Formats: sequence, C-alpha cells, structure tokens
Amino acid sequence: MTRKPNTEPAPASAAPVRAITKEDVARAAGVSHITVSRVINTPEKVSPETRAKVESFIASMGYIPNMLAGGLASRRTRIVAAIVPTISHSIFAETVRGLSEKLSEQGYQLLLGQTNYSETAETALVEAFIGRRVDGLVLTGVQHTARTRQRLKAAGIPVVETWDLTKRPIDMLVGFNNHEAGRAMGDYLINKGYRRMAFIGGEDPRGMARFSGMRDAVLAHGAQEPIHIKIPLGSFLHAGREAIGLLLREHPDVDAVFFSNDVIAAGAAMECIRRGIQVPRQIALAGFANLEIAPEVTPALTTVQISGHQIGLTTAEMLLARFNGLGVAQPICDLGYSIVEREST
Amino acid sequence: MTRKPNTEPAPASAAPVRAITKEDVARAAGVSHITVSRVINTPEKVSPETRAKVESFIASMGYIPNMLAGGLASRRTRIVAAIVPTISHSIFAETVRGLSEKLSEQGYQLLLGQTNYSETAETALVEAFIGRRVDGLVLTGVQHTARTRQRLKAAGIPVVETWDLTKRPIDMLVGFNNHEAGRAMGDYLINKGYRRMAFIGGEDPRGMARFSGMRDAVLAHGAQEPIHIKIPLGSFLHAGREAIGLLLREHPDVDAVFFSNDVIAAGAAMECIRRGIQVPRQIALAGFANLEIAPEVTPALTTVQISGHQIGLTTAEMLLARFNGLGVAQPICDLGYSIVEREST
DNA sequence: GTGAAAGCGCTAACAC
DNA sequence: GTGTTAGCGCTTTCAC
Repeated sequence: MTRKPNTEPAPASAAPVRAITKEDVARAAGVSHITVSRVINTPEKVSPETRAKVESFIASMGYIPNMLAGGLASRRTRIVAAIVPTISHSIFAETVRGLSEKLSEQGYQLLLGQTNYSETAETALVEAFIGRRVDGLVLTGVQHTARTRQRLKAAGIPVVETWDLTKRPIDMLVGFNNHEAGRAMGDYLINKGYRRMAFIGGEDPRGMARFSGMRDAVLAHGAQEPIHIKIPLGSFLHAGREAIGLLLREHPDVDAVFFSNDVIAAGAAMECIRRGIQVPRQIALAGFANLEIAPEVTPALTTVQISGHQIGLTTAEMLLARFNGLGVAQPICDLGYSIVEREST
Repeated sequence: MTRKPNTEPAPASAAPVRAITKEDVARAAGVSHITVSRVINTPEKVSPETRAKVESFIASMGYIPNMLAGGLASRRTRIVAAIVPTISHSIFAETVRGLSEKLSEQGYQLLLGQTNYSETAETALVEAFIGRRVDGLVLTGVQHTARTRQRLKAAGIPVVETWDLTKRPIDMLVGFNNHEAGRAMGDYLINKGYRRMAFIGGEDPRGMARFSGMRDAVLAHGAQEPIHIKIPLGSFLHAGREAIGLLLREHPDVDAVFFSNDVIAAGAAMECIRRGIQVPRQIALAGFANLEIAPEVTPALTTVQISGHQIGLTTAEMLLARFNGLGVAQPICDLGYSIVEREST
C-alpha cells in the first residue's frame, strides 16, 4: 500500500479539513484514481459503464478536481494573464471582455493585472504571473523593460503584445499603428481645411505615437507645429473639460483638436456645449477609439475607429491556437483603423 | 539519493525544457532546497551570510518560485477570484480596480470572471475557481443558485457578497441597501414636487430593488404607480437615449425619471439636449451610482452616491484580515448611500 | 540555523 | 479499457 487510506470519519463541520480527491471518488466507485482522471479528461477512453458509474459518484460527492495539482503535473494551468494600464476606462475593458469571453469557451481563466501605466509595475506583474505558471501572457503596448523581455524569453510561454505595432514583437502581436492612425487624422483635419491644431492627451507611449503621427501630417502640409496639452491620468471626462478650457484661453486661434481618446474628447464637447461654443464652427473636435460615447455625445464625435473588443478576441484566438499545438501562421496581426466622420469636425 | 540530480546540460534554446527550481538554486549555492525556501518565505530564520549568498544566486539565475507547487503544498494560492456581471461598464470596473489595488499590496492576484448577469454562468465560474483553489471569492449581489451556495459552503473558503445587502449572507458582505436607496430617491423626487414618475433600467435583481424602493416611496405619498421601462443590457448610453424617447412619446405626462445607473441617465440627458427638451423644467432625470459622467454631463445629474471603488477596497480588507488569521468583527458592512443633488432635478 | 523525509493531488509513461 | 509507478516543485514536520 503506497498511500494511507483516509480512515477518519468526515468532520461534521461545513468546511472540511480536507477536500474530496480523485482517490476518494475512485474508492467509492471501486476503480483506480487514474480512471476517474480519464473520465474527466478523456472520457472516450473509458467504457460507457465505468464512465456512467464514475460520473454519478463525481456528481453525488460534489467532487471538484484540484487544478493546482493537475497543473503541476501536466505543466498546463489553463490560465492566461492579461496586463493592462487600467481597467476603469472603457478603452481596455473591451479588450479584457473579448479575451475573457473567448478564453472561457475553452475552459481557460483570466488573471488580471493593472499597471497604472508604470513599466516597473508591469515587470513585477510579469514575474508574479510567470510564478503562477500561466499558459500565456497578454501585454498592453510594445514598450517594456529589459527585465520584462528577458523574463518572458526565459519562461518560454506564448506572449501577445496588443494595442500597438512593432516589427520585432516579443512573440505575437495584435494591434494597429498608432502613428499612422494619428497621421490619418491629421491628414483628414487638414483636408477639412483646419490649419491650427492641438493635441490633448496623456503621455503614454501610444498616445504619444498618435500625436507624433498627427504632427507629421500637419507639418507635411506646411501648417504650424501643433500645440500639445498633456493631461493627467485618471478622470478623463473632467480632464477633457479642463484641458479644452485651458486651450481656449491660451490658444484662441486653434481651430481643431485631436484627443488621445473619445472620453477626453467627450468631456471637451460637453464643456463646449456648456460654454455655448459652436462645434465644429468655432473649434473642431476629434476623438480616438470610437468608444460607446463617441456617437452619443452632442455633437457626435469624429473619431478613429479601432476595436478594443476585436483585439481581445483575436489575441485569445492566437493563444488558443498555440495552446492547441496549431502554429500561428502570422504572428503579427494588424487590425487597422479607419476615420469615422461625424458632426464634430 | 531520493532525487535524481539534473545532470543534463542546459539547452541552448531560449525556452528551457525545464524551469529553474529551488533545487537548482540550492545546488549552486551549496545549501539544501529548504534553505532557499526559507530565504524567500522567512528570511529572518536564515543567517545573514547564507541569506546573502542564496539571494545572489536567486537573482543571477533568474529564479522564479513555482507558486503552483507552493500552493499545492501549503494549501494557499494567494489568489482571489471576483465574479462580476460585466466589466465593460464603469459600474463594476471601479470595484475590480479597488480589489486589485488592495490585494496586490499583499502579493495576492485577482482572477476575474464575467457572468453577463446569468446565474448559471456564475455557478460555473464558482466551480472553476474552487477548482483552482482560490483563497477567497467575491460575488456580485446576494442572489445565487442553490448549487453555488452549496459548493461555496463545501469549499469552506472566505466569500464576500457585494453591491447589495441581506440579513443572511453566505459569509461576508459589503454593500448597501438598494431598496432603501431607491426609496430615498423616490422620497426626494416627491419632496421636489414631482408626481408622475418612471423608472428606466435593466432587470437585474439590484436594479429591480431600486425600482421597488422608489415605487414604495411614491405610492406612500399617494402618487400614481410609476411606469417601468425595461432596457436591454449592453449599450447603456444608447439604451438611455432610446428609452427616454419611448417614454416621452408614450407617457408625455411623466415629470421625473429615475434610472438604474448614471450612464443610462446620461444617455437620456444627451437625448433631451438634442431634442431641446428642458431638464428639469419639462422632465427631471435622476441617476444612480455617481459615476464619473454624472457631474460632467449637461445638465449635471442628481444621483445616488455609492462607492464602487470603496466596495472593492473594503472587500479586499475583509478578505486579507481573514487570510491573516484575524477575525472579521463585523461580517456585514453597509457602506450606505446618499442623494447628491445637481441640476437635473 | 540547517537539513531529511514525507506528502500535497494530480498526470505521463508504461504496463497488462 | 484499466492499473501501476514515478514524479511535478514545493512546504511541513521533525530531527539535529
């Protein structure tokens, strides 16, 4: 006998000292624990009668397999970790929703981490998640510390970077070109006849890329260097409201503003309404991401359409393909972008 | 010799066949693996010299402990799972943010699940999370399937229900009384002189409780039975816009509307602006939750203040107290609510 | 202060 | 189709 049988009677308390194991179920059903394992993982390899018997005991005993032990033995946890700057603003929430939806279809769970736009926080989270032996890791952006990259290489797990593009991803990539998207909006605004531009946004790498793209377009057309107003992270609607106030006061000649996302732009739109400023006659406003608020606010926002939800879905599909041993033909997925014209420009 | 030493040379590939273990570090440092374990978990029990030596090897070898194995042996995973209806609307995102913030301070990670307001999805998630042997579980609401309750009892782990109140929680509870909050808003609107009320919201249990509280208040004052317009889940701003349109068309006598959250109310406010309807002169609008959008939209929304973020923080504190062996004196935490009066009523 | 032995609950590889 | 054996990498208990 290699294992001491559990001879003590079950305690009366609701919280058992010890959870039910495969061994317990096996003993009750009169089979070996490996048969119970097969009933759960590869039912087709067990005879129908044995299977039915074991399944009934699993149900009646309320057995829930310990995936910690399973993961340790099989080296597969069926957990994917996602690291986003913040979950509070709809920007990344849609990606998380897409990921969670798709992964749960195949029994994978999502471990979530927030960095507040800090690279060192990202590194710490990456190490914590590697320690949990997640099967895959999803990062936001393509800019990471050397240590993050090195840990990820050493761990050898599938990694997907998102929301941006680069020629040399760590592993896989699902995103769009922020610089090009910014340039497209700059071109659009120039073509609409606007000449004195401003950009209102935070200083995260992707926001900065959009600004720099817009700046390139504007300068290429011989217009003036755009004004850049930086806003703090956090309260986006309010920040947009304050920033547009500042801009109107200090740069009354500006005729078009590009925002690093629609929520900030919506805050600015609301402030313009409150002040009786005509949009786009006096000033044009353009957002980014085509979030839920963009078509709803007055005036409806011209914006750059990208799909946060689709980023989540595609990322999950790539990961699942790798988990299932299917190669991923194209490790870089450019989801593109497009300008959506509405009333605000 | 009880364990076969790892005699093969490390492979040249970036992704090692086998991750570095405590055993590897121990061998390099010339100590036993248990000493490495102590350096990580209880450094005060190791002599400073040994500790320094081991720590330098941990760093140089890039060792990351396998928490799966640790969790299996110690029966503590340092993972908390949270189950919310959806993460896409700021309502629960703030709670998740609070949880994640506070838990990560003590090295706990957050496993996230979404139910889309389905109780059976909740049950499946609860079982999956118990299988992962999470140290604690956070649920939204107090209404759960019998099976969920039974599984949770059997697992014997700390559970916190949130966003509502009940006399008999499964274990712990952090929330507020939705019925009372609805009644308070009903009283407020009556006191402001409104008489013909409507409620616009989804059919989740907490929204229904707010409606029923508001209805009680209105009927107690002898006013007419309020109209209830149900909206689909999903696009809240748009749903608010559509619902207010429907209401204005079919019930032009309504003078005040209570919404099940601020996002829906904001959508309605935007529609009123677009139609040139005077708020609150022609119709008053009141929201719920005091989300970021409430003070920003025009007109600024009267709402019921509650703190999703605080729910997350308090929930995390209760769980951590239990994990650390400190009893939780008061298992039910009523965070209360208050009416915030703004321009819309 | 340090180490040896035992086992957490499961799966992989190999028998029969 | 079913069972046996041998770990997965760690912590716990007990010994020194």
